[in-house]
Amino acid sequence: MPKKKTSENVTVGITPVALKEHEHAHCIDDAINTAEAYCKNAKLRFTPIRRKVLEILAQEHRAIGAYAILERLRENGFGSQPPLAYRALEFLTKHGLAHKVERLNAFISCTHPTKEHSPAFLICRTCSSVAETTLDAAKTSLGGIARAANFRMEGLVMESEGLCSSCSRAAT
Amino acid sequence: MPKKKTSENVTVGITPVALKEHEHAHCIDDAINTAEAYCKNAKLRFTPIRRKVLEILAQEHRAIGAYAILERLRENGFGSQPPLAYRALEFLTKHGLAHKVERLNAFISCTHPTKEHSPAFLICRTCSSVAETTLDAAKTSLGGIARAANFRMEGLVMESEGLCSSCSRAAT
DNA sequence: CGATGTTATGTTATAATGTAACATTATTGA
DNA sequence: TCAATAATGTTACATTATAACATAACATCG
Ligand SMILES: [Zn+2]
Ligand SMILES: [Zn+2]
Ligand SMILES: [Zn+2]
Ligand SMILES: [Zn+2]
Repeated sequence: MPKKKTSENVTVGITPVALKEHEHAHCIDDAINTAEAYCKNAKLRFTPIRRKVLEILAQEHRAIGAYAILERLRENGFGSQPPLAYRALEFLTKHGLAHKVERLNAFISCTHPTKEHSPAFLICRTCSSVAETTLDAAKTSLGGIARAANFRMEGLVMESEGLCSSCSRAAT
Repeated sequence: MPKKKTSENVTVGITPVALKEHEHAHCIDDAINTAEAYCKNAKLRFTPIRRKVLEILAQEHRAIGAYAILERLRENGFGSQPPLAYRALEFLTKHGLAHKVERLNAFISCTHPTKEHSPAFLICRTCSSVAETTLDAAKTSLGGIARAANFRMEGLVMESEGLCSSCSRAAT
């Protein structure tokens, strides 16, 4: 049983982020509230579409493709042309409220918003769960190499695919 | 002057891989020869298309998109339907002779073939050079987190975008 | 307020990237 | 040589992403 999900609670087996057993509704509320506060403080406009996209992302601890987001937007009475989703996603990712998982060409709600951070992901190839953790980019192995080479790191993509503990146990 | 290129020699300012000043023709020869030997040893078929795709990739220390590869294939008398390139790329990446740079949705010839390795890339956003280095995935920061979480890492994507030393100097 | 600049959204069309599916050909290895 | 396997040819399509331009909402300053 790789993953259990009810409307209010998700059980998973990864520790990094909020992926232990937890009251998942809090994740959603937190994401929205933090984003709202952040935008207010930074004088950014947390418009209905942006809010809705973040809500959609925060529903699940997994990455969601832009076109899946568009479907959900349509269901909620918003337009469903690609630019709508991509613009909202651009806003959210630019301000660290969501991230793109490059390996999946899909997006995920950030579980460490506010903090300036370099996210890293553990992607389960079986249950598709995505766990986020943060790194100090400069302290990674690649950071050292970059420094030695006078390469100025501006962004870091760090993603591992594999099996989460639940799926790993189930696989043996 | 971010990058200098003549037919036989490329000058760049990144140290990790073969990206210091070097006789670039060797890179191409090495890539092909190593691949040939590897395939022979592993009883894999290093067919004309696969060889040509690797040659195309090895021409440059930067990532090349599948459709750009297709163009080059056509110029060389091969077919130019997408599956041609993608199949060759699948073969090359599967056997560690080339890699996909996820951040760019593009492919690059491996500079550490033969060795079982987890590549990491330094991508210059100005001159598009891509420098490859290798990592021990388990020893990365994410590796430690994965271990603690009982996450079984099977693959690692580690890519940094930024400015290579040449472009960095030029930018100030 | 009302003009004006700025930001966000609506809309259409298309670009870029990647695969499924099936027919044909080449290679391998009894 | 024959059957099994692997690779290639080919068509069609799926998925992901952006360009470009029009309209609307919002800010803010006189
Ligand atoms: Zn949760
Ligand atoms: Zn899992
Ligand atoms: Zn070279
Ligand atoms: Zn550069």
